[in-house]
Amino acid sequence: MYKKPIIRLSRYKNALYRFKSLGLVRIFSDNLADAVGATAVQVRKDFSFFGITGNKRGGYLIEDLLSKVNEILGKDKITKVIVVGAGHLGSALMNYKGFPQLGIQIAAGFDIDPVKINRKAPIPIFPLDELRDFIRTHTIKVAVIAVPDIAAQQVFNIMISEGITGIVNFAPLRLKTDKKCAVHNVNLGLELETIIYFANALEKENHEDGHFKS
Amino acid sequence: MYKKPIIRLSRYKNALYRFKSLGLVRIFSDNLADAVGATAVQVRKDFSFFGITGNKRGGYLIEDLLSKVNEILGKDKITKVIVVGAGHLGSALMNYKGFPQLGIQIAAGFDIDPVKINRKAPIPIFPLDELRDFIRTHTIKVAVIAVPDIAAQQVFNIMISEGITGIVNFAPLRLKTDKKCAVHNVNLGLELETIIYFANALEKENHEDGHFKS
DNA sequence: TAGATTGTTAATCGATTAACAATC
DNA sequence: TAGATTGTTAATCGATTAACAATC
Repeated sequence: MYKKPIIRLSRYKNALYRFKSLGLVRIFSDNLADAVGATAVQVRKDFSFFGITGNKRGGYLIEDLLSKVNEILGKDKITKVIVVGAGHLGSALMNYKGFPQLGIQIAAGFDIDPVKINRKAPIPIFPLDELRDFIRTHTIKVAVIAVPDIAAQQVFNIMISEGITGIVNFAPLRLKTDKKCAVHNVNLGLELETIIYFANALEKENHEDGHFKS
Repeated sequence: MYKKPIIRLSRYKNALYRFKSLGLVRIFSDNLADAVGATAVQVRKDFSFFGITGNKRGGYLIEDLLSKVNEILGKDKITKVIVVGAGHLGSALMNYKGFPQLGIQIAAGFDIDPVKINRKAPIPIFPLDELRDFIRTHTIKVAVIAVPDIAAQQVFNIMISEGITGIVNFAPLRLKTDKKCAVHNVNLGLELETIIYFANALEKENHEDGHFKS
């Protein structure tokens, strides 16, 4: 499914913009590797995979590279995204300052709580009842689910039936996806649990080092 | 580094608690696979990897399985975690209701903005100045970075120098880790960018299906 | 030309899946 | 015993890394 190369390609792109803003014109695979935490070979391998070529001895022209990468990533147009659930996490996403630069526009938020509704805000927040209509009238294709787990399945069903093709789900619940829609489940609790495991493992290791010396 | 098996083990654990709360006593690899979106073989393979055995024909006793999994995951004690950055995302994490059940206790939050300080709250929020002391006096080992990217490196340096061994970093910035500390970089912008790519790909596919039939 | 860098092919590594023996 | 399930070994798949040829 080529997920990892695509993620790295996005990283390269963001690094390229930073290099560009520093006034650089050319870049080497080595620089890009450093910037994203990969290896130079992997950078070139990724480019090769997507049919991007550079100049032997001369690296890559940042401007050329950017236009090629942006084309592959489909960055030619702005993508409208909706956020369902206007709690802390939903608000965090709606207020994320980096989205315009990424070609992402948060078109609206939705919530079931009447207190949260605000039709006049820069990013308006509508009642959940209007979700289906909004997706339809604005031909929304990408959505974020940031509601409590009990509400997630219902929201998901509406999205699927309205032809949404990409969902990032933050509810701690595995949403079953058919082939018509890509779902990325992000579980913040699980992220913490995992890092705690590795932290404990390192903790133990460090103590052992102290005793035995290594 | 066995990261993936550990993540799945956490998922199994959470599923097991759900099964247990339904009154079940025994469970089969098949059930667990369904619950976490894996295959039965993979469940057994994972268990085998960690030295967990069941009963041929009889599956696994949920209670036994839980105690073994919890032991491997180091779930015998509560882990204190701090959250640095009390913006939307930091607040989302501090208010996450699921943590106590996961053996995670958010001990405190930290922010540079005086308005956010609240020493008396159930989860107190202290000024960033006090971060170093707090880590030291409370022997904190795991932390979350939820500050803007410009502040992230500085916060990170304090954490490393105070011996933190696990960090989940939400700042869109790659924090270089030495071997003494496990760092998990979560980039919400990148998550959305990635899903947009796959959504566009599916979109194209669906249209082609419409034209050519497949 | 010598040195530096790209880009590809082969090798390795790790993770998943298939096949199947063991046994309750 | 027959059927169901575990647990392991072998095969496959995918991703990363090593080696190196091409060439600017």
